[in-house]
Amino acid sequence: MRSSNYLLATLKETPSDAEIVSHQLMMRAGMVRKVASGLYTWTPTGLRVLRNVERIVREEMEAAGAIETLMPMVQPADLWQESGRWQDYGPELLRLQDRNQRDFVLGPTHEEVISELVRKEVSSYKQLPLNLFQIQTKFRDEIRPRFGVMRSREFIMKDAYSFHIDEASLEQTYQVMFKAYQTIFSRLGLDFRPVIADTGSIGGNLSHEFHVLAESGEDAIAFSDSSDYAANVELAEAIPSKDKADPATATMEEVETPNAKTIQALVEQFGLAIEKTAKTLIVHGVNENGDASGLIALMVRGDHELNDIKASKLPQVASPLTFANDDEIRAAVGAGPGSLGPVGLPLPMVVDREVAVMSDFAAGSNKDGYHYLNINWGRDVELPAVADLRNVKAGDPSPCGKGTLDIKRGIEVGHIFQLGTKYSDMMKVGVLTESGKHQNLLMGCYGIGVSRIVAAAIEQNNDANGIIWPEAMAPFEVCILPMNMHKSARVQEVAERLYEECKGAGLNVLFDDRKERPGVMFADIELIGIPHVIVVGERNLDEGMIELKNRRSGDKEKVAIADVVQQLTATNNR
RNA sequence: CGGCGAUUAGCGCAGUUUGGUAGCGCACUUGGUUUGGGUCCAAGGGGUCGCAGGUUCAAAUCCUGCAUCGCCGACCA
Repeated sequence: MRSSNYLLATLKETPSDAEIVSHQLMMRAGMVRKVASGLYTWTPTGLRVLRNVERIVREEMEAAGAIETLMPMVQPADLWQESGRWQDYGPELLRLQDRNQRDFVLGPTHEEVISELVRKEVSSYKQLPLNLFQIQTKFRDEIRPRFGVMRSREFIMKDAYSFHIDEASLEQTYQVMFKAYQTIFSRLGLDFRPVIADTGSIGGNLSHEFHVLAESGEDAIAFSDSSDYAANVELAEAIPSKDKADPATATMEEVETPNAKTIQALVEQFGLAIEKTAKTLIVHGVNENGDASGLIALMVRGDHELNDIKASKLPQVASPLTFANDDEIRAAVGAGPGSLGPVGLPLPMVVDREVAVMSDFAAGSNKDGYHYLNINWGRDVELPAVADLRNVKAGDPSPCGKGTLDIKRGIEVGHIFQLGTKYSDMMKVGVLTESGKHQNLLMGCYGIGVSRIVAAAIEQNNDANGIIWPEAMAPFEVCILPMNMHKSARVQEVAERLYEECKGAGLNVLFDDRKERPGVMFADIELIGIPHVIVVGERNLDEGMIELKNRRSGDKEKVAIADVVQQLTATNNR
């Protein structure tokens, strides 16, 4: 490609609405342009990168035995009514009507369509297992699209769906997909981790997310420092620091704390260790039928954070988790939120595992302006129900039993899970078994955020000059950068010759033949992040050399003109 | 959906307080200059100031409504 025939579309200035570095660089490098909130055009450079990601994903999916399909983005509502998700999905599902007022959706995912296909086309256990995938545009009407293509409304996803007659077959394909994902993200040159994830309301036994590690990641991941254990902080089990509480050493006393409305204030007033305090949070409760029913108190240690997901999974707690307001608390307890505690609390209570092993701790006394010091379970108040309620934090023991936890941020780029029979039951996806009986199929589902990977890769690979592509993703593997070509017939001749040679060798090459100053060209090419640059200039031509520059290391080496292309193809690892 | 903010040339912004001929930098066009890291000089093109009403002799500027975009939060998986 000659840059004079190409659309570089680079920008000097950073658009004001781009917050994170990948969004800024994708705009500046001319990879995407926003069309509306959460909707982007992929400009030529961006599309080349996107196609590289797709190519690697496709190759590895096929190598793992999956078969490519392509399903429509617009899907009829009746399929969604059949699966129940027409009701369940909420406003993220964009619904629309055709000219005959028939209802349709823009597909946020394709379980319904693939189920419809498989129930029609597959009728015997002999046709199983089957793993079908596509690389398709999805649409989710996100409440708040942000960070460019990282969280956009329209995005490209690889989604695969597998169908099985039994658990063993599902498990086997799941493991094959797990390995394929590791290969894909490794080939893409990403620093990533598989992470134990929520099986959630979907059910199923097992789920893993694949995260690219980056400061800007929207998820927090807990890692063991001594094993492979990694889990989303939302889900990581918090292990108490000891088996049981230490014996009490002091008698409980009530103290006046007129200004201590927060744990921090309480700690300062009495010079307490924050680990010797506990906070009491009041949320809405439910009865056995799941109907709203009164309030319930949750307690975590003063320096710990309540985990919303864990709390809302408790049978006594309303889901989604809803905090009581000041008036509700006052009506139920007779004191405000700053003075709550376990002693004399007229509400049902669940305490975190760590709270259950505390001794001599401080908490509110359920009277405005008073706290108790030196509370001890059993002696001063009965120990209520105990549950895992808090977020893990760095330094906690790892739930795998080995080492302690460290917390890093990650960007979710892949998610695999065993769906079980949720969709096949709803949509009657089944076959005849060996014994001639009808049986609904087990399903697995495997997603990769193709467009998000492009942004995630930039988050991990950039410097002050721009993007530094992993070679497998780079829009061009090599750029020929002639110095003042329009003044030197020699430079032009060599540049043209190398350009033809590169093309002949199958390299994706950009020939920057613009009549620009060298500084402008260097800056643009580094911004775009092309891994290898061949600098052709009068300076080295007398010796028959060019300069080969590496984007990542910045290293420059003189290479004989005759050897350059051979050297580049030898190290090419696309 | 709640809170806050923005909307003036392709991009980044000033001008709005105190109403009076539409500005700056970058980008773009032309000519010259320069030529191994975002040259310099000169000339030029480009804006119904988000939209609709209102106040006024006069509105980018004041008032009302709407739209779009963004940030924080909640929500969702």
